Amino acid sequence: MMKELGREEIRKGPWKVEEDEVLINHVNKYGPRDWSSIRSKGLLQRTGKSCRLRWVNKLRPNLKNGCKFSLEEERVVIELQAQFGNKWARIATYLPGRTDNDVKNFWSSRQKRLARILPQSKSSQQIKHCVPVFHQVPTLEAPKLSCSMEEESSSSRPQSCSSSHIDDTGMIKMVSLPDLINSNLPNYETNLCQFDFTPTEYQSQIPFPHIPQPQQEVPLSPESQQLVAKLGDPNFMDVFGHEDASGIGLGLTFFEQDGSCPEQSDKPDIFDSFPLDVFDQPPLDAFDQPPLDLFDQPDASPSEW
DNA sequence: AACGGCACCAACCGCCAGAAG
DNA sequence: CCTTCTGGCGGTTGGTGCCGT
Repeated sequence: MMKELGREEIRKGPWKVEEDEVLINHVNKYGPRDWSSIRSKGLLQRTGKSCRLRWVNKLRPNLKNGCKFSLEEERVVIELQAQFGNKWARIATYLPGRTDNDVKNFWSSRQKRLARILPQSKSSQQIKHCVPVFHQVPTLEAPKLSCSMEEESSSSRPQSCSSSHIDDTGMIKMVSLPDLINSNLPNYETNLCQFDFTPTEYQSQIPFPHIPQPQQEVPLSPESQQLVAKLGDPNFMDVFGHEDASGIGLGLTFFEQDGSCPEQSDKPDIFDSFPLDVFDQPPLDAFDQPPLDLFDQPDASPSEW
């Protein structure tokens, strides 16, 4: 996969181990910057953009390569997507070891799945004004999803998962996925649309859930560990390793204590609980501004980690 | 065993904003 | 200012492996 660009040949496609080593070496020496110089120096026949992407998505330390999203992570993605929209890089800031690409892939694959599960969903156009319930999805302090960790370990039935809907009194109720699919709640969508929404009220009534801040100490992926060890620079991690964005943990831990990924198995996906179309909604203006203290931390883009 | 559908992932593309000249 | 370059980001695509039929 070579491409002519003037006299230079630009390499594309999968990265070789040797290329990774060259790239890591460069970052080791100069830091995660000057990507275009990698090519101009003749180190790699890759564009600067390609080098940066490779570093950010695969080579930088502390990535959770090969780990499926935990339920907590899924929850955070849902919450933050509700608030920020498709700002994957920003969302990834709150998920230690995850890249914007990871989040993006995760979200789009769930979208596809939901599209299959709920083909009868209303068009986005039709439910444009039904945003409120979309924002209730993040309210995970409210009634707990029935698919708790404990239940999952004993039963991996996605059917046990539930979602929220608005009942006649305007209260949020949990709805099982089969109910949704089987249309046992004929007024489900109608009720969604009738919910009288005022952002201020909503904000005061439904607290924004605890979003975990990126952790400071995140274990290296085996791949990175191997390469770093190979390069043998003891200061490597000191320079680039422990700056996962703002770095103040708020209590949720995405890693097991031994640094491994949490067991993934085939836990039901809480995403499965929501109607497809609700995910198409843009964030409300009222939520464009992060709630209060949430973003006091300096804005760190994933590429700065 | 073969096939098709699906999920997941890596990487590219295009657009945009900011910096530098 | 204007232009060019570079990096960042979101959207999209193509490859691969798994799983059910």
